[in-house]
Amino acid sequence: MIGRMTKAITQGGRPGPGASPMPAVERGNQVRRRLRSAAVELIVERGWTGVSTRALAERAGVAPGLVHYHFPSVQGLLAEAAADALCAAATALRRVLEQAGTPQEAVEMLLRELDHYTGRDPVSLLFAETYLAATRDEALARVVGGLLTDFRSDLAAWLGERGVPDPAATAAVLTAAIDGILLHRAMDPAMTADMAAPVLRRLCPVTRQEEPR
Amino acid sequence: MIGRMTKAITQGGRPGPGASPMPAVERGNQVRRRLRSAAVELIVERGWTGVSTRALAERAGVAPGLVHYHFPSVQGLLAEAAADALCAAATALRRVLEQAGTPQEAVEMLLRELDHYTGRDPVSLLFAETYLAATRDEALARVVGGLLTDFRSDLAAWLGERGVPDPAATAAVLTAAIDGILLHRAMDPAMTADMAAPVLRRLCPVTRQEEPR
Amino acid sequence: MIGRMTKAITQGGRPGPGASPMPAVERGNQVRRRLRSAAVELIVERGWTGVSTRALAERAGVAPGLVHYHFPSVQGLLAEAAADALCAAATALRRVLEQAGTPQEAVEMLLRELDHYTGRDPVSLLFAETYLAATRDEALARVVGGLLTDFRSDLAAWLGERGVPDPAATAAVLTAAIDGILLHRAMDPAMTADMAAPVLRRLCPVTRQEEPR
Amino acid sequence: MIGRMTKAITQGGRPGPGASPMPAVERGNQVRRRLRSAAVELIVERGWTGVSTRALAERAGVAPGLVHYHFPSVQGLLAEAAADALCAAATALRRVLEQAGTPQEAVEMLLRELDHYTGRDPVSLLFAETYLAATRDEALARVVGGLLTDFRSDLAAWLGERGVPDPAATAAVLTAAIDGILLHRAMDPAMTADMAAPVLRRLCPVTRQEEPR
DNA sequence: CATGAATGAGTTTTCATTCAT
DNA sequence: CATGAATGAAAACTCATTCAT
Repeated sequence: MIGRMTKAITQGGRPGPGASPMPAVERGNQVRRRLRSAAVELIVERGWTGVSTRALAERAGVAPGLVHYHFPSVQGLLAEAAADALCAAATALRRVLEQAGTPQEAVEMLLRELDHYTGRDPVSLLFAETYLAATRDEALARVVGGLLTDFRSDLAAWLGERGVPDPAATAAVLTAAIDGILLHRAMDPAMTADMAAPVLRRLCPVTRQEEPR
Repeated sequence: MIGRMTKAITQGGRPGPGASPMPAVERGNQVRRRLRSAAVELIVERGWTGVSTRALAERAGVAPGLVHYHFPSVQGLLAEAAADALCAAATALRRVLEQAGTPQEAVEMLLRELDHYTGRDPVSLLFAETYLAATRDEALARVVGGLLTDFRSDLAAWLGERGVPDPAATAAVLTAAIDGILLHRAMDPAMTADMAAPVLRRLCPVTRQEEPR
Repeated sequence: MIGRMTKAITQGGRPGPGASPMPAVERGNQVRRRLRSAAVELIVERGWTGVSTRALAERAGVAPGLVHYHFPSVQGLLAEAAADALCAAATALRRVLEQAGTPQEAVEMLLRELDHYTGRDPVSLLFAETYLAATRDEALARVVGGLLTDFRSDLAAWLGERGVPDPAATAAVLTAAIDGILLHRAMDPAMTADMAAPVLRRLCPVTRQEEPR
Repeated sequence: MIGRMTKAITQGGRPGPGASPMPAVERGNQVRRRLRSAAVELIVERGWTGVSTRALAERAGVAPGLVHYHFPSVQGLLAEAAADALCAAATALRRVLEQAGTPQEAVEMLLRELDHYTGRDPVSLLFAETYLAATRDEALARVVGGLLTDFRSDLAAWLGERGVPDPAATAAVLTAAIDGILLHRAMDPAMTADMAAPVLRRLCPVTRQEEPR
């Protein structure tokens, strides 16, 4: 998803009449897309504050001037790209939830899903970097906070329907724990889903089985 | 602990014979100490990669040239300062553990201890920043990984002695969950110790009460 | 006179047959007019050398490419716009002159007219900016110099007819004094027409009353 | 006074022991001085908003990084340099005043003094540029406004002592007129002191001759 | 006539680091 | 041990202008 695309969109020579290789507006869209991808990659590689205009342009295979042509600032590009990626990750997790039967199974599947990302994977580091950046950027904090709250309330509803007590707090702690595990995994490869799942399941005791919707 | 010290150690004129306000070697130590304090503050405020030589010198109330006189590089200073601060935080948590009776109480006290740091507190952010920096700095990763492993194995032993099942994994998940909660709290003030404690206690079910040491 | 017009001339979709909201040539004229207005505004706000293509396009509510489509360069647009505006201002002052009876009254009315522009008004600053730009642009210098000379000789004739001695020098100094007062007013609000008029009237002693034309 | 100095202060080779060509702190002072001189020159040549860091460094014969090492910003350097130069000019005018006997003579001498500056001379353009820049810089406006007010009140006192009626307003208008004449002279070389003096003298009628101090 | 993507050199500013004193 | 001036590269960002559509 975050994979690196091939460089140099700009066609060197004249397009040639009748060829019409790409409408101008579409080229612009592609440039923006590639810059967002580059941003996500570089945030993970160098840290939020370590991403530079030049690195972005080079990684995206694009002229340096285009970064500020298409985005208001490097900060703005990073924020937009990170928000998009986080949103996509949240969507993926929601889909996992839909497929799970019991809360126990959900915890297992969520962890399993995140296990796809090996050790220092992009997604978990991107989460952490974005949280920290949000600490220093009010607008970003609102966006990320919104994503987080939305996911937590969805998760809380799902847990509540399945008889987990105190579903709101449980959802909050479960979400935080998952992010914490992702963070620690960067430091310690032993922190696997297999190790964490049994413990984490304890967070979801089932008091009485409600009717599944 | 991370509080800002008063500025300007340098006494204006020559010390004057007989006055001897501070031995030269002691001044050097103080400069190093203040630079480490400044480093911790600035990592939290600006992010690891956002800390500059000048900012360090200014915050420490010290001439800019001194940063590279006392430390090999800015990176080196940050790593040393962060390791020190993390070590101190781990020690504080260990002390909390000593005062707790039951695992349930320990979870409560750990959260309570961390609650002292409001929202965007230095310690939790410093943890996260350092974890992320360790991703990009092999030497730092070893140091921080060691701290983490040590604390986790101490916590695991403590939990095991008190009848918590699967103590190693429980300690790992509990530690990660606490870091995750600290991280999320920066985004969502509703994430309080009062809210998290009841849920987090579920991680420490007691099967049989062993003899306390 | 310099007031901002409403944005976005461009009609979104195709004009549609039979609708014909504006002939193409008329749209071009309007774009040029709006760019000139924007130029005058921005010269005053940012200073002559501080006006950029993008700012012009944005202020005029026009696509950036149009600036260089309709004008040879930014410099050219600024010069043309400033010359137009100065010409209009000179015409306004001439009209004031026509309505005045005596030189004393004329001084009073000229100042009064300029008093409409509060403090940092567009016109006086535009004058000064254009004078200074003319210092660095030979062609502009000729245009502005011509305007100035013309107005001064008209004023000289008018004063001469009314018995003011040394009318050429008087006109020159009077014009310069008025510009100087406008300039100083930006720095000092106390510099009002009420304060200046009595003193400035001394420049126009009347030796003998000629027959008014 | 504003004359260009020779380039390259930095001594290429090693200073050689015992030579001690210039203490470090003195070199810093000289760099600052040369940057201020360069600033005044370039404001006049290119206009306030047209002065660039590179041009300043090049004109001063100094490495580009030094501009922002010694001054907070280009704006800051320009403001400081302009304020200094204006202050010096005001001092020069005050000295002229001291040597004049009557108001008539003072007007003549002031104009004569300013005549030293040929046509597009640095001082008159610097005045105008600085006034306009003050329009866009609150801090600069306060500084320049203060200089102006001080000079005007000194002049008012001087005129009052010599029996000129309404001395405050007269001083204000006289100062403004002089600045206006300087401004116009850039456009029209015919605007000489010889031409302006007789007219400008009318601003200073003497009602009764007070005792000269 | 109009658009807006693109360019590459330009801008101001900050950087880590060195070094003479 | 300490200072602070100096450097040259690199940071973010803006520029006037061109051009394919």
